[in-house]
Amino acid sequence: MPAMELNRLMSDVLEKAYDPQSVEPDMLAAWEASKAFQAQPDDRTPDKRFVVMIPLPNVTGTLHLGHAINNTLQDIVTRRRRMMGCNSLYQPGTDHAGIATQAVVERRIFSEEKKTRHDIGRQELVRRIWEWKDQYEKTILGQLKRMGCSCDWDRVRFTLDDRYSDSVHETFFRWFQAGLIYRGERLVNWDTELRTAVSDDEVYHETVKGHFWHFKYRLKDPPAGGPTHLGFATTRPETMLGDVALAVNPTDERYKALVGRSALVPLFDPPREIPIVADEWADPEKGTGCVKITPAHDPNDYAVGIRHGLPMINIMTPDRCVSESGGKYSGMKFADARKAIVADMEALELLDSVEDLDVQLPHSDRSKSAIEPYLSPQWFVRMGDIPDGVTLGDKTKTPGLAQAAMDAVNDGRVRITPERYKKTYVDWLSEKRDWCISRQLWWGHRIPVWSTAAGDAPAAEQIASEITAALGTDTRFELRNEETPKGERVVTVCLAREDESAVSTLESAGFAQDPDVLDTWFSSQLWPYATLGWPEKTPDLDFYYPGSVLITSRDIITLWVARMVLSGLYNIGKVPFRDVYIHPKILDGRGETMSKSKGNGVDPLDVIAMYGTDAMRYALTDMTTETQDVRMPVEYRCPHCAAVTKQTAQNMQAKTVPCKGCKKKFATRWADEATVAEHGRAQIASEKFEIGRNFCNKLWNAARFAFMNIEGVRCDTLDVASLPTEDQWILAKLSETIRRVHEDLDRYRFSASIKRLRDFFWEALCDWYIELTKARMSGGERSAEAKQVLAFCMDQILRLLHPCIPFVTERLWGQLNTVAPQRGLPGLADPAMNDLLITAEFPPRAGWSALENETIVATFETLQSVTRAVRELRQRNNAPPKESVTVTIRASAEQIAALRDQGSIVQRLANVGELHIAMDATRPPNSGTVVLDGLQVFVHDIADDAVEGKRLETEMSEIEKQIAAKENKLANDGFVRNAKPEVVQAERERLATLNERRATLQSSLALLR
RNA sequence: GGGCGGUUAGCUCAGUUGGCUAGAGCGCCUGCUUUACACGCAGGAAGUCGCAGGUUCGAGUCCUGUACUGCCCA
Repeated sequence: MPAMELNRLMSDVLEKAYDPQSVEPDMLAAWEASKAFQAQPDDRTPDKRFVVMIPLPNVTGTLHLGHAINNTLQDIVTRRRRMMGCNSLYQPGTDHAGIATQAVVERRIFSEEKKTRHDIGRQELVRRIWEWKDQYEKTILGQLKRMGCSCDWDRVRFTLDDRYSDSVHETFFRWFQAGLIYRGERLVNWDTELRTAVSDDEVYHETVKGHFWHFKYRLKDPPAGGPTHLGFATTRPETMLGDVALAVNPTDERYKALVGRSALVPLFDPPREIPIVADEWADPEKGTGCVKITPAHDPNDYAVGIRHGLPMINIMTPDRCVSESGGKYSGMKFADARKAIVADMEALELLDSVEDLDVQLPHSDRSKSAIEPYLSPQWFVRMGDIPDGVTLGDKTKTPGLAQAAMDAVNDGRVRITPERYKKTYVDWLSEKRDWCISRQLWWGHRIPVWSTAAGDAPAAEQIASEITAALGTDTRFELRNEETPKGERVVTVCLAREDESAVSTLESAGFAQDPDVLDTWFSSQLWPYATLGWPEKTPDLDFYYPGSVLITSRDIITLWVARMVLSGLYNIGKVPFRDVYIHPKILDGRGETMSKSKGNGVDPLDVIAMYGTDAMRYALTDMTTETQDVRMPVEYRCPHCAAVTKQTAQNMQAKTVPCKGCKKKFATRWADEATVAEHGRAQIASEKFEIGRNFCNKLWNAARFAFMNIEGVRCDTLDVASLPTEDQWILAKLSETIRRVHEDLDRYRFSASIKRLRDFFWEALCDWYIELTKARMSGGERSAEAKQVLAFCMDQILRLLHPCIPFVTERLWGQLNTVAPQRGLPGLADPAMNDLLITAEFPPRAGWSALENETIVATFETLQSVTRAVRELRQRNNAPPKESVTVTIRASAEQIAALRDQGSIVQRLANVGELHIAMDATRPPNSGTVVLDGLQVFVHDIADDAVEGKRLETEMSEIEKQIAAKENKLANDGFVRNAKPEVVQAERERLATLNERRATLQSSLALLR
């Protein structure tokens, strides 16, 4: 086919600008058809396996850019390893996210139907949540697919699916059996709206305007001549119903005589008599120095209560009313009880004063309502050390679960990058706080425990032996016969499997299942192996566990990462992954984290629609530096006039925003369908994604250019050393780039890796190599070699960029295979050809060592600086670009040969006609002058001697300043003695070069004077 | 209150074990329809490296203090 014809054809095939929307769907289809994402165990050895477990997104809503960065990075590492020949699994799935999901669905039901979960019942609520889950899971998986994530979609798992439940039950059962799970009464964070305990991690504090009431209690037997009352202050008068003591500091002289006596809580009839105790908690500096103690409703008081063996009176019902312990206030809402109590105290003349106070109140992250500390029975996992120790899955002993997880990181079995997050992990675990795993919710894994009240001890024995017999030996169960803190006998049975006959046996014997569900993290901690079939010994589990790297954001290092490690060690005996990489958080333009509630979240699909997936992935990769928290300012692009309007605190959550340009309103992602239909929806605009889009377009066009030229390229055996300098140079740069990119990615330096690739591709390949070889390409001398080198470079750069920008590279790869099916440098670099890029070989770790050549790189750099010098002189002196100029170069002995040999490079790139090179060249009159290391460049007849002379004088004084500084440094004895010899040597050489420069410049100036 | 970051060009960020004249992208200025790309090419201007001390022959880099800022934990 004639070249002209082919050029026409090619430009038909590849549009002038890259259009992601027309390319991406086809690439997704090609990957799917190739089954490249699918992972199956085979005969590859462990070092040729690669496993990434997705940090499972919650089915509470759709994904935002935070998820996009997370999954982009995971996809990059997975695609790279796949191309490096690893059997690679990227495990997808979603999390049922207990409280979060139930709260979202309950809120929606309430806003639409004005019904609570108690109105619709457990079964119906769970059904509704499943519906919600189906919808959001579909959206989330769709988003991930659209982002190009190469997950094995046949393996999608959900933390509440049937097989997953088996893993959860098995874990609960084993831990229960081993005594690692126990039931206890604890003060928990009670969400009175959701009526459940929430973990400390789900609580935040908010400042609320409140009051500080100063009360006093009458003393029962006041000391003679002493006070008759004892004053204290509280922000929560209603909790006085639960007061069991007053505390004073043991060092507080004022109250020494009162310790051991009693005070009277007057709200009861007869008044409740409470002791006055001495405890450090009372701060003599604050208020009266005396505090009331309500152990069942305040964490600090709880600690005091434990220390002094005080009773704990629970005065609250689950829905925040006063319980039966509240005497005449029973049944009142807390708010009403507060008013009544204040009034009653005032009537008794026991209220001294009231002041305004800002109070830090705990709130639930889930329901946004106030948290009540609440004493209630809960299930716990023992995290601390246990007297007999704990036996892990590999039969080794550890003092306790938390210690096992700490050890894994401390001894390097799990490496955390960046390393500073090791501290977060270890510090948290070292508290060894027991983990409250029960939640009073309906959405989640039911706790697999059945129990019955048993009256006295002999009756309990009777029930225990009967049920043991009834369950038989086929059922795996664990029975406990215990006394509760309140002195009741309870028989408890934990089942390893929720099989129907065992359940009906238990229930017909009067046992009832625990109404609570498990904390979401209890199930998600099993993710690295529950997804592979554990507890069954499946081939998947055998092959893909332990995994390779966990990539996540820093906020779940403790909640999730630490627990995966400890459960992996306990259940299996091996850590679940070798590496943990913590990536930056994406912040909005004002530096705030993106979240749904703030309204600053950005839907990746919006970005993709505007810029394409690769542009988004490029931008996110570029932002992934060691510095955490990267700003991502986002603007609205008006659907009417395309003007951009900045996202601000005011318009961030608005459904419609007025355009800065045309003043018309447009709809945002928060708008309903009708509003969108009426006003049109704004697209998301951001400079960051433009950079990515521009890069993809550049790649597209460079490829277009290459394809037009490399048709019919040969795959000859070449002698590198005899190739033109630019060929040797670009090949050397390529090999170095390959090596460095591997280093970067091995160390999770994502931003550095993409910057390096950008530099090689854009600057070296496009701006220098392609520009330099245009004449050779279109049939000049040594055309075949140029084509072969270009084809090879395109081949390699597409492979290198594929993990980050998979779509455009795959599309171009297909085209490259058509145009130049055979590429490579036989004997020097022989990459294997492959139909699809996704499964093609990644360039080797060591680069292509036969191509590396430091001397050529140095020579070429000299040529580059001469070229830049001529260009600068042309521009500075307004020489028309099309007119060629005459150039004289004065060169040192070392450089003259290379320059004479390669001067044509400068001629081609800077439009130089005549080129003179000599060691003793002098400055021609009226020439523009640039002084470089070891050489001086003169562009003839473009400058004025007077002007140029002044400029050179300035440059001279600049050089002299530098020389003075260097001489000073080298004259410094300390420097010469202490600095590394190579550093001193380098400084000497530098000074020599500067002196040479001065001499050269001097000679030019002499001619001008 | 404790812990961990950040503060470098107008903006967003790099800057390896301390060692040449501190870099990039965007923006800005100048020129350019040049054999793919104006989402482009060539050139240029622009930084007291938050502040104050200290260690060192030498500090953007290490140490101490301090200011501002963000996150996590209590």
